[in-house]
Amino acid sequence: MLKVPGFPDSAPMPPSPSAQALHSAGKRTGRADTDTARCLMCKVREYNLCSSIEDQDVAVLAHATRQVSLPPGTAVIEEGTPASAFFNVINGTVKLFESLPDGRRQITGFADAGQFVGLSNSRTYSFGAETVSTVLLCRCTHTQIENLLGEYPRFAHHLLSAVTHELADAQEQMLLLGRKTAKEKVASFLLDRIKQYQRTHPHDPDAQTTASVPMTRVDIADYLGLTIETVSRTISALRRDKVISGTENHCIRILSLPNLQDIAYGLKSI
Amino acid sequence: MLKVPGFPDSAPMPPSPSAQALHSAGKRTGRADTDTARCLMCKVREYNLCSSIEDQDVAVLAHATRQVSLPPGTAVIEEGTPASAFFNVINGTVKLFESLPDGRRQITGFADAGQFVGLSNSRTYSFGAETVSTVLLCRCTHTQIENLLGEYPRFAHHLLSAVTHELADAQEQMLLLGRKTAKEKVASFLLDRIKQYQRTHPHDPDAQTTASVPMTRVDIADYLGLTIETVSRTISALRRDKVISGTENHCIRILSLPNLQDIAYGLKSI
DNA sequence: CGTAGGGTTGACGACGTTCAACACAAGTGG
DNA sequence: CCACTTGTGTTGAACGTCGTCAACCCTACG
Repeated sequence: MLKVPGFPDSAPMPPSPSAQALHSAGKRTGRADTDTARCLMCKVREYNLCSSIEDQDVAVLAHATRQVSLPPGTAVIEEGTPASAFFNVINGTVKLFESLPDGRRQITGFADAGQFVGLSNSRTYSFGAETVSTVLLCRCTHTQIENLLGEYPRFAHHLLSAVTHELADAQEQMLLLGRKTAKEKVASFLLDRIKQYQRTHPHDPDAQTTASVPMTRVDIADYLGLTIETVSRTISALRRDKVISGTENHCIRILSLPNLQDIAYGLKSI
Repeated sequence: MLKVPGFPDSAPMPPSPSAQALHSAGKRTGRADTDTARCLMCKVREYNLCSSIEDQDVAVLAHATRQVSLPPGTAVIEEGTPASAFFNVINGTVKLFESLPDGRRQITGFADAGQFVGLSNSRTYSFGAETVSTVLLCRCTHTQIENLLGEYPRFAHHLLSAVTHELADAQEQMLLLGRKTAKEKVASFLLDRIKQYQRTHPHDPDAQTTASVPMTRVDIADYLGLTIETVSRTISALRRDKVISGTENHCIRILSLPNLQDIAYGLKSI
């Protein structure tokens, strides 16, 4: 990929946008003048694409966007529907996926706070997106995004950098899906979740040993190209081997990060 | 992903760049004034990123690039080396891959004529690239690409569109790797090769029934997350079932495109 | 109290891998 | 010119990882 300097590796993840659902469902917050304040005080302003719009121009951004709050399990984007909107995730986690006609599904990524979803090159979305937890989204039409791209070269640059980053993530995930064993897949996934936790909880002293796993076993399985039974068995095995602990399903403690890393990259023969 | 209008779906594929090898190996062609003509007459000019630079400005492009010809099996980019260059593929096919420490390898994509390789967001390349056939590349440093991005908004727009397109391809490949059977994987791969043949041979009357497969079974296996034996067996089975024919390994004739499509998307129970 | 959703565990089997032998073509050197 | 090697591909047999099917536990909820 192309190196896009000035915007190092703090960028978003996989793409995925919203549909009609977001017009009817979801409560909008903010309005008119107060919108500018909403953007300036946004929890993820400094971490996401919006940081490339200066404070003095933030009114433009505020005018172009609307916030929506969605409960867990809500469709944000339906596969194959017309592509019209773009979303920044302010809070919570969104899953992106592609499906086969018979219902088999592959989750291509999770977008956490600070990341975006909804880029599309074609008339329709080639993927679906659904909330994993309660999610706060910032919605923007593609038309508005295009205006921003034209007006603010830094914004275009930042977006290119972010998409390039996502592509690199996708390539690493292909390595996982095509060449890793079930144990290596689960270990890699937990490492990703630790990194994610560190990003969103930079001051938590336990960040080195905590993985936040808000998604269900079904989602993990669809993300790793496994079945729920294999995911469950593998996590149990990691617990038995004292690599991880924690009785709670959605918050896992890491007992040995080095071991987990060795497993993830196939260096552990066991 | 974001829709980037004005640059529909004619864009490149996966990324992958060049390294020091390209300075020592490979013969440069063109020089000084004649470079402009080289760019204007370039076989892929209208299909790739360069089309976003107007003819009148093509001297800039010519000045920024150098052509290199490489024999099959040459490393273009070594995983983990400093990311400094970007390549347009003018002729031939380049494979992009990621590896595990023990040598397991996943090919993340093939870049054919008109596509590019070498985008990177970080200091080093996270992937490797190697020629499949004899390849003619157009090399450009990242610094020069950045200059073009700054000078020509259309170029930036086009690149964003291309990377977005690659991301969509990557997501579809994740579905293949995580959820398809061996037979579905091979059928999907052949469909991609047919599309690729149609793109590069738009006037060939046999384009509906021809798949060009320049890569070896090893490469196909590493692309589909299978072993060479399984690839070989599956292709033999497709031949037995009269879905494809052809005794030659690198040029496959399609006997029934509908059947092949049904298999690729899991609609064929057989 | 009954039901539904999420998760765990066991028994069994299939799909794809591993191991191995073989075929064929191209290149190399005696 | 022919033996030998090397790279690529095919095919068979045995094995093993992971998927399938099923039973069960637990919590939440009406």
